[in-house]
Amino acid sequence: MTRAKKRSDWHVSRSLDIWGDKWSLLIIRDLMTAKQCTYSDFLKSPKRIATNILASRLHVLEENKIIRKLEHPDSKAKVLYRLTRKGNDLLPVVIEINLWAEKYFPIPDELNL
Amino acid sequence: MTRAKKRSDWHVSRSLDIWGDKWSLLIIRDLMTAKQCTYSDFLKSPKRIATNILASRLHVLEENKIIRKLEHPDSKAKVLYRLTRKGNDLLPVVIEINLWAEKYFPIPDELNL
DNA sequence: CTTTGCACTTGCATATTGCAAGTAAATTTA
DNA sequence: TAAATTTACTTGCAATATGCAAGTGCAAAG
Repeated sequence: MTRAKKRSDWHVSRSLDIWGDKWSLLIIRDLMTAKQCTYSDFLKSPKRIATNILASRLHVLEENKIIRKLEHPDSKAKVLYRLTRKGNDLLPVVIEINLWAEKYFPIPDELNL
Repeated sequence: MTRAKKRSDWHVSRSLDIWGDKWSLLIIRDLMTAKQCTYSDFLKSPKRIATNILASRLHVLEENKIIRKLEHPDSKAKVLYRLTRKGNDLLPVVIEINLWAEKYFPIPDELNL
């Protein structure tokens, strides 16, 4: 195995350790278009994530500095989540996933998207 | 939610349904540098995957036409796995993951990669 | 000062992953 | 050519992660 392959192996697997689960990338993707979300905004997302899982994923993403919490201007009861620079830099990954999916999964008409 | 966001949502989540688990993308990444692998080659990979999980992931990836099986020229006992066009087209995704990881996870010296 | 909304937590069921051992067919070795 | 080994898996069970429903505590609104 080449040095380059080993490095790539390590990089990919380090990345997946953080956001390579069933939900994290969807959370990140949500934040990319929405700029910022509250906890309950995530729960309203079409792919329904369980609230305990959401909490645990947000926690891991925050620990890894991919997202951060902000005070909500309207209320202390609300929390805003936003991508950090590091999180935003995942945009090219999400874009490439979209391009791939667009090519290989034509959206059925009846979904009306 | 905009139409564009919904489409992207759907695309990302359809993609992750197939290869968004803990192992699939590592398998795919292996095949990208190796061109082709046998079952036991995967098992020798530095990130140790359990053999039953490997079998089940390979099965799902094959069903989804991301990889395919080929006869091994040397022996009927061996099987070669290779990426399809569809699988190969995931290369940009893997590249972007690498670029991101390179930026944010400097490899510790002691790993010697 | 009571009710509602928001961001979680808790307890338990179900699903997914991990480990160790086993199997069957093909090949190699004695 | 019979026995040992290699190869690609499968099987059974333990550990971990996810899913669901209900609950908690603080903030704000009525």
